[in-house]
Amino acid sequence: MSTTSSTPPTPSKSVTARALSVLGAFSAVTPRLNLSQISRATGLPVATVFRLAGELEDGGFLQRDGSNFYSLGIKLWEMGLLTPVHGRLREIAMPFLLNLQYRTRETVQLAVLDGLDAVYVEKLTSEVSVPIQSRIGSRIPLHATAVGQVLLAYSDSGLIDQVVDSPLTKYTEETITSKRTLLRELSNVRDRGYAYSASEYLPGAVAIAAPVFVGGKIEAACGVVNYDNRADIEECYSSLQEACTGFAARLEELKKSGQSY
Amino acid sequence: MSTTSSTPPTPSKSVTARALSVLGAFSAVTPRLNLSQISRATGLPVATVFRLAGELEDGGFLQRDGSNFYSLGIKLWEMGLLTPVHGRLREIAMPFLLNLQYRTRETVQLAVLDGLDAVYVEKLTSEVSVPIQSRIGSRIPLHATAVGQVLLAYSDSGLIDQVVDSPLTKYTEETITSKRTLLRELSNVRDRGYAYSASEYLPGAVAIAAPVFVGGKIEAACGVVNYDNRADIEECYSSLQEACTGFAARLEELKKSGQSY
DNA sequence: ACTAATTTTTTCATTCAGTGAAAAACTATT
DNA sequence: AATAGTTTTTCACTGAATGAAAAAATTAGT
Repeated sequence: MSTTSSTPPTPSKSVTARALSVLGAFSAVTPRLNLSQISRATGLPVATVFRLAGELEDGGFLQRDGSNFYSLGIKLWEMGLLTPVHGRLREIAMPFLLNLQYRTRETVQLAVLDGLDAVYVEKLTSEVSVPIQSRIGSRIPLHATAVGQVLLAYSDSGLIDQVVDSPLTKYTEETITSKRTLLRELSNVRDRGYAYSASEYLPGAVAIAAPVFVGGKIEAACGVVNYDNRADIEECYSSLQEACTGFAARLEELKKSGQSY
Repeated sequence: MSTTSSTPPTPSKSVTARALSVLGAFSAVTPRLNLSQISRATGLPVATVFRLAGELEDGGFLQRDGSNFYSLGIKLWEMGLLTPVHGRLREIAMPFLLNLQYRTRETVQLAVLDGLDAVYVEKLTSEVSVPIQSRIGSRIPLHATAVGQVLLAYSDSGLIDQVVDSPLTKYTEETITSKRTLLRELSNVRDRGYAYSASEYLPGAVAIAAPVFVGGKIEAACGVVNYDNRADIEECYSSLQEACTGFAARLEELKKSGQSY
């Protein structure tokens, strides 16, 4: 069907985009792939993948083991450590998060906005129980979690429109899936200054989250979660609030002084 | 001068290689760069960098802040966490490293080979003093550190040749810089089964390191370091040895069972 | 041991996407 | 207002990426 007619099946991605999509074929559940698997996953012809994967390997972004399987390369990990979200955000946030964890005895989390979802940057748990879901580095929906709603609520209207108009995946009975309801909820969040979410993503998880502003713009969201449906999680608010403002102040400070990136 | 004559200044790197070199412009000391800085750093014309950086940004591998400065993107960090070196090696090694740290009360480290140098994968310190140098994720020379020498000693001769024939940077008075001496030292390492290095990289640092074999091939090196020039570091050997074999056995085990990547 | 099936690698004519010089549009800085 | 350092757009050119197809290598099945 390729040469016959009308719209090209692939909107002709750039070489760079293709190379990145090769990397994108790897995930937590598929950390090891061979050429044809990558080809299938990306939709690129295997000869093309062969070349691209070779170049990514040369750059250290992929590595190939004895049996012709590729996995993500060390260079990738190395550069990941240089990312602001790791070296700056996480590092600076840590003492505030630890203190928050200590005071509330709940699971605390730090998330940032990236693209159309939130990403967990750090997560501190006291109990070792729940962790299956939502590992550090994993992405979570903006419309169905407390941190997500906070991040969204204070984003520019362009992004908000984009999200509310996209299909809102229903994770639980409580998940907000209607545009109207979500917009109203976001407005509530802005009114109260924090988000409250009960079982909207994981049944039984109750959470509140608050924004971290630096230079008037939201930079991250801090949250407190309890997995036993404890309705009194809102009592943690003052501690949460304190952590957020403390953290924000520290970021602001560092931004002013040495630009500290 | 471009069109005039002879050899092309850049040996015409592929698009992918150029894109990666844009990423490579970022480092711990230059985590924020604008277009022209990237252009300078990579030798690519700014119009080209403009396009490449744009595509990398679209892919989440770069992010641009308000003042047109780029830094490494969240996607990069996210994918770094999926790397075997993080999810597999580091995770599995941790209990053994902790135990080793507990028993020796010294700084313990885990490193792997990548390209022509060693990379610190993990590092546990009791004292908070020394850390300036050698952060996790940083690269260290193969010829001048205990972990490096171990990794090198058990590598295939091809790599050994390549390293001993390359210029051996002299970091301290004790650094081995002659090919003959280095080859002899590597042979010593293989004879003893571990490497001993005193002040070859950092003055005052004394270290021993041992290999972690899986499937007959060296996969990593574990080391114990003391920064006060304590000559009796070799007393840690039995603990180190134990950690390495324990760790290796666990890796071997996981390799056999579910392929566990 | 042989065949079949799958995967990796090479080759190569085609063409299309990347290129980069140059100009234009911004943004400070003095 | 003028200058210097940026980012962004444009565009004609061409060389580099492409991917079908064949060859080589590897694996699986009988």
